[in-house]
Amino acid sequence: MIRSQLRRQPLYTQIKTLLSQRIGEGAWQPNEMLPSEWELAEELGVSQGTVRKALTEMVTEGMLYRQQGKGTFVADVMGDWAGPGMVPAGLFRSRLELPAAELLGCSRVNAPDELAEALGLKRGAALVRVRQLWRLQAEALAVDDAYLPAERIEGLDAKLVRQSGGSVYNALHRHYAVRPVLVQEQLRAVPLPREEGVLLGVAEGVPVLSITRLTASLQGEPVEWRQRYCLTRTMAYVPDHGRVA
Amino acid sequence: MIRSQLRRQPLYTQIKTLLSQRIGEGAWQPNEMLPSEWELAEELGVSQGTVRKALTEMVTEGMLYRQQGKGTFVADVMGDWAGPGMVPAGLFRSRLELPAAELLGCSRVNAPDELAEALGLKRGAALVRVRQLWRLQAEALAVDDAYLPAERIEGLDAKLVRQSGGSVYNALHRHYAVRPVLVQEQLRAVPLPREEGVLLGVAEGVPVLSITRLTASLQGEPVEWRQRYCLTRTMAYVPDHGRVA
DNA sequence: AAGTGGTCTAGACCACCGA
DNA sequence: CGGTGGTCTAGACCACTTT
Repeated sequence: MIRSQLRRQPLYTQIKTLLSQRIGEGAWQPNEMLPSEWELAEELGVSQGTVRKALTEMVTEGMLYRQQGKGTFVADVMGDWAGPGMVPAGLFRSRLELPAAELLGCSRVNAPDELAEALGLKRGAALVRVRQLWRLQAEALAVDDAYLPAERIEGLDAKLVRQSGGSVYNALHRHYAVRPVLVQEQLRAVPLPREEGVLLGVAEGVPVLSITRLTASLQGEPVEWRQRYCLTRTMAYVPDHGRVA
Repeated sequence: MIRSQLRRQPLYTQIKTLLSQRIGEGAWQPNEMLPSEWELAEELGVSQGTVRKALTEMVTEGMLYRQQGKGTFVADVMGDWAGPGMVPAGLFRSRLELPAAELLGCSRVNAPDELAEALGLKRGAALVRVRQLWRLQAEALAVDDAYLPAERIEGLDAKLVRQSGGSVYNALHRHYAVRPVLVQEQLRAVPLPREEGVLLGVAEGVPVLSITRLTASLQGEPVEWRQRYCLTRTMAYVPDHGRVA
């Protein structure tokens, strides 16, 4: 029975919470089919329409997807790129291209104050830094530094990320039962730092897009802070505008 | 009766289309209340639940908003800034600040090829260029050049934009019955051009965020191409990430 | 044919708002 | 109090997919 909470929240909201928890616990893996709407309705003691409303909201939030005639499925975890992709600069109505990641390595660092603050950690807390290089058809496009609280993700290393297809978010999900959620992205134009210039094979100081991202678990606990430097000489970054029809 | 179309499309989709048309024609002004769900249901010969589904989708798309106990209202036209705002660089969980626009002027130009292409016009077609300066607490932040097809918006000038509170989109809505819809935004990091450097009071060549935007009418007809140069020395640009709960 | 999601209806009741 | 949106139910039928 799901009605225990005295209806402080609507039934369909309670159902969303319950299913999110189960998915977070790994009750169903990505691309695995959920029980049918009627089965869920019976199990939870509500009508099919109420289950449907809960599922519909979870679909629009990107947690589930539906296939008519087949069923409702758990969506893949968000990719490390986390945007729609890149597009040739100046051309609208052109197809979005998604870069591919190459894992450069993992290391342990102590959190600078600003970063500890953002992640809700003590000053100088231990972090794992994961460095990735993004390519678009062999051409180097961007470098990422992802910082994660070492305590929360004990044992995360290059081997484990590689096992997860080079994706930090995939590793978080498969090994630490965390489905990452994007909290906020901040974009700036900055001169390319020297170190990143070497990695990208580009002169220091050219204008690059700096993308800073904070990621949390479904429960709202910060799990990652990420810094990306993205070249935009020929390709432009396309943000994910919600309303697209 | 709305059932005329032989149900090729679901009823609620037809209702969305019908209401969008009526709003585009100015049947209800922004912040004006629509008929109640029951009244619409009776008028259209469908059940209240079907009307409700249509309205709910239009609310999530940002066309309408609801107030419990009061009614359903037409949303304001999108603002010229068109993003959530700016945030102090590096600080997450900080309040978003929305810049204010100052109208610099209007002029007529001929469309460069790339721009004519994006707007679906003939090469060299006449355009109206509207130039705006954005300020955040008196500090110059960004300059915009909005380009609109002169033929489509005959008579648009500085006076008319000023009458619309300095907003191009407001002018489009009030004088040309166009509710602008964002098609795509492209972001790049580029060196600040000389002319814009003068307007912003900043040295030529510093890295700035270049934001290129294509805007269309509800019917999908392109109505504006806009180029923004945005300083990001202390403040960062925050894209509108759909899923935010 | 059986099982799934997708649409639509009719009716009930609740929560909130304003007069 | 009446009017509005918000939730929930039960049942029907349709469209699509798989067996």
